[in-house]
Amino acid sequence: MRMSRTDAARNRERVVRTASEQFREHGYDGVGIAALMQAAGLTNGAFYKQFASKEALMAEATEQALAANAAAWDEVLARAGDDPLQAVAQWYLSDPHAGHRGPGCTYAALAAEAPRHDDPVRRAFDEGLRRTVGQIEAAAGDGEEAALRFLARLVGALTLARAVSDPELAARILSANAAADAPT
Amino acid sequence: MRMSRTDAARNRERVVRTASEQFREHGYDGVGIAALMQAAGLTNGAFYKQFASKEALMAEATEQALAANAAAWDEVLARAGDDPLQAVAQWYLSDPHAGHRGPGCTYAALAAEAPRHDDPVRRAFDEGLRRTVGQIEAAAGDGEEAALRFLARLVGALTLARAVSDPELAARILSANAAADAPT
DNA sequence: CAACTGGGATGACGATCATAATCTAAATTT
DNA sequence: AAATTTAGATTATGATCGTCATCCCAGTTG
Repeated sequence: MRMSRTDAARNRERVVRTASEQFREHGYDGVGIAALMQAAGLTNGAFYKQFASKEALMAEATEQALAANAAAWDEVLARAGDDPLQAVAQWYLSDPHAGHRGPGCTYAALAAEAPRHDDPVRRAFDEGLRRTVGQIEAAAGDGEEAALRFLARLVGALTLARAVSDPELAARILSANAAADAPT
Repeated sequence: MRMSRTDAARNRERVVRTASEQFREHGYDGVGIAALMQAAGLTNGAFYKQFASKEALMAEATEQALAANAAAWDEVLARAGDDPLQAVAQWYLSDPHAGHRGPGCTYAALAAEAPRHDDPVRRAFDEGLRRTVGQIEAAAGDGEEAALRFLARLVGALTLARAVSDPELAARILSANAAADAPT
């Protein structure tokens, strides 16, 4: 049955938000339209009334995920003391973040799959990355190159820590990288 | 028709090697048994005579991919001059490596998908990572923590550079991280 | 040489995939 | 109030998924 305009818009937004978490948790290929719609409390039939294709949803969901990540960074940075990068690193490389991929970092969860997808998805990463680098630059003031090194190290460390089977090895990866300004 | 023992073993090894490249290029979920067997010059029917499941092949292919990566690192390290980490970083973050995922780094290609899979796959990453860290330690002598930071930065940088749409941004990510011993 | 074995091809299994046509009923517009 | 529009449910499409039963025939073994 038909919904009101505002209800429909709310449903659409809920689908995007659900997708942004499901994709981060199971990968773009790991979640189908039917499962996704069900997780959002709807059925597959409603999908193509709201989105042109799965690829289009992937782009929107990635934007949404990166925006949520940026908000989380802002919150951590706002609470940080005199060493904001240290605060970000310790939060980013914490056990809770390593354990919960769905609400976590989009780079660590989906960036490796991005090159296999269309431009709208990859453009979302462009925009998100520029924003994240800007946040780091504003917090540290070391310039773009230093920000790109910092971010790369965090993303790589979280990805590797999540990949390994041995929890003790994962903990060493995280702790070795939790020092924000360590060399190499 | 039946093959000789040695032919069958060669076929099996070719499947693993093909899979190791196909998985790195298209992701574990992105390539099916039929397409994979065809790429190896066989048909789907031959698959389950050689492997217990796709997941079992994924584990073997990941081991094979990581072993090939380790050999490539050894080769680069052998050719390196007085700054081996610098040589590795420049090779690892080169345009050719960023452009060819299939024969490239397994961490950047598949580590993000590993947490969604069974223990044999993830154990392959344990073993591979310990070996890579050992290679870095032997080349640099800065200890495990420094090696883990170095590797995390390389993997993160390659992943992010591949994800973005803007080639100029990708180039900045690579060059900012190509300096082996830069701070943060 | 005869008996046996097993790797590969063919084809099919049910499940799931992305996509979409059809229908319904309520929201919107006239 | 009547006419129109449309979000969502239902159901169906052809393709592809991982897995496997069956058959065939050439290696291997006796």
